[in-house]
Amino acid sequence: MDVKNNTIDALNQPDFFEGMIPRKTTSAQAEKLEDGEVNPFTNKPFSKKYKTILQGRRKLPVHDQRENFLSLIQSSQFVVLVGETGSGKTTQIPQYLVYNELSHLKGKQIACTQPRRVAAMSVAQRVADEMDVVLGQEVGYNIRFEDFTSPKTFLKYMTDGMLLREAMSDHTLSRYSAIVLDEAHERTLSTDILMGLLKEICKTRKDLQVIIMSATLDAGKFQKYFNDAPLLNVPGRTFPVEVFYTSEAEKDYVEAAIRTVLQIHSNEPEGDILVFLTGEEEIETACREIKWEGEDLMRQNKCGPLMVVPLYSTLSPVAQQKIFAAAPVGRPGGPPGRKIVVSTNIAETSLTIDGIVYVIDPGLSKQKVYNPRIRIESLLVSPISKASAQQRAGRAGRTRPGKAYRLYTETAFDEELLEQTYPEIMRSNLGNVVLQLKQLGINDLVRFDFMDPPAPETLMRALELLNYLGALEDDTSMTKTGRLMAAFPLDPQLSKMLIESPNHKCSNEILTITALISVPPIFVRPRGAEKPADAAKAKFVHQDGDHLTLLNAFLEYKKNERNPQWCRKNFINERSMKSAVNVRKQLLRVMEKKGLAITSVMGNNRFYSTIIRKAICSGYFMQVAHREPSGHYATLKDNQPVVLHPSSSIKSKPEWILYDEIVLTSRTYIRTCVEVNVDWLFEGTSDYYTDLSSFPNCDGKRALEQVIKYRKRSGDRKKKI
DNA sequence: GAGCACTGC
Repeated sequence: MDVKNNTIDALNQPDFFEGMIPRKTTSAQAEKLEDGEVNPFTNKPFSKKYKTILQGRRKLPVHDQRENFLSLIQSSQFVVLVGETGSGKTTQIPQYLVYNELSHLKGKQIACTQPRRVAAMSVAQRVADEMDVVLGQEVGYNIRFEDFTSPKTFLKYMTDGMLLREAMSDHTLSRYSAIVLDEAHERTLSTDILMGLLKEICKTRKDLQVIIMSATLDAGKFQKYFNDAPLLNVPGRTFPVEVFYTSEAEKDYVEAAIRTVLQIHSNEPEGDILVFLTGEEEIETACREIKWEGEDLMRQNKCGPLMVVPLYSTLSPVAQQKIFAAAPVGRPGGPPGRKIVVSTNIAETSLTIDGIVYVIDPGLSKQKVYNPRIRIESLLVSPISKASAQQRAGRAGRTRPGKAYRLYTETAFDEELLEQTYPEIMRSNLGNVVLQLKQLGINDLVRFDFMDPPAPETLMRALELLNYLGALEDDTSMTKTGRLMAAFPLDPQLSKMLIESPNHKCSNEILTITALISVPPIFVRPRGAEKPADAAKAKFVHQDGDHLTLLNAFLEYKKNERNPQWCRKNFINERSMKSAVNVRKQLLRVMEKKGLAITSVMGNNRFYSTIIRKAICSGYFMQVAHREPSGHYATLKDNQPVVLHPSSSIKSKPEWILYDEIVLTSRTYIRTCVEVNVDWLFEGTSDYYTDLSSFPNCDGKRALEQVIKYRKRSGDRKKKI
């Protein structure tokens, strides 16, 4: 019955798009449909809410540019669009494309990428409302762990990483008729690769429309890169922000920031304050101090009440919500109450707080740096760029005119700050990126058209790593192993370990360990509760190392998953654990799809620890430190002195330690470690240790040479027998 | 004897 009705409906459905030729439409045609009574995409009457929203959309700055936009895309495959905050570009441009492409009539889609998941989800919801459709139907989103689309979907918001993953199995992105790269100025790894890829794809796919959207004024670079693409500039809708500089450089920026907060609080009219600092510890200290000093001022009746809220990503969602609370109210006629948010960079892009009128910017942030010489990624407090400073200041002008206090001199701003932060691709270890590019069919990486090419040495390091892992041949072509590794959303060492684990009959355990390593730390150690936290962790400790400790904690968690108190009592980060469960599920699906066997050793083999650690070696054999005669450790590959991280479960001082990562903080630590037997390093599929000539001279190398000699002798003896 | 800026698949 229903089917029949639907058929009749379909037959009776008026051809709303009659007379509209894809890519030759006008804004008048589109607006006529938008102003109609019936939704042309669902054939249902438009709701009242739709009409209200439509009025608002027509007032957005980007609306005035609709016809301009259409004429640009109709004459150029690439278009660069610069739109400041409040222009409406993210919600409107994809809809303008919908009416111009008419992709839904030919079974194609329009994609709009975002660097962050929450943005993809929330914008998709907003646009579904604007188009008067149910989210997940005509308009949907696709992020990791969640594909909220249907066969009807023709407009899709997604993370840039998700589109990149799709490109790995569909090299021409054939299901899309148009792709919008939003927030391109953020220059994430994925955006940069996508830009290079789209430039390449468009050489053969002349039917693919590409829009690059950016918030900065640095559009020239994007235009030039995309074959001198035309530019559309859309003004934003923000309030002016007055910028102040210090007359001299500040020695102690935290102290200066606190002082500025208190000055604003006692002298300036109502309005909340946002302070940018670099990390958790700094933020917590500053919050305590501001609270203490502020209460003192209040007792002297000089100021109104203040509420101080820290903000950083590792904070629980509940704690993060506090930034949206209303400022405390001052006494009638008295000085105003004020909210003060002390935040990391997270408030620069990811989170927007309304009501901020004052911004304090010391001009610093923690930034990732990669040193290809010692092959270490680390975080370093570094000066921000001019673009970042501008973005930070802009946070003061979202609801009314604001003020930004830069805790550095104007000369420093002009002469010392870079225009833009170096793109991530120039600051990262590229192991994963290179594997992805190879999987995307890019064979010649050196000649790949990066917008900003990474350092050749970084590329060399990545190729070398992938070659040792057996992912690339000596001529850098991809191996079967490499293709298998690329199927997993993991770093190369992890994916190698995972795909080798069935050979060790412990893939079930390695799956868990892999998931736990790829999420934020599950063990928490709150300030002031270090002792009970350590005691709780001690119950999970496996003396052979941290990977096994992680595994123990996971297994206990699974037993107690339904007990809501368990995580808190055991100082386990529930968010991380849940995330690990999710990641594990996803990895398991890929394993099954690729026909990799799932087998367990725990519970039926008393040598499980040895077996699991051997499996870990199959991916991490290059990350081993040796105990030198002095008692200190040094890495084998670089003879880099390192210290076992104090959080490690390893309490003895074994001769050989395999580590997951090196962290450069107060010292050079190796973190997440297991004790290994040197013989296991020779038992894998790699020949990394057969030729030691390129190894730095150190005690570890001499020890290895001894082992090789011994193994050779005993091997010869075995042959004779 | 300890610090994880922030994202993403």
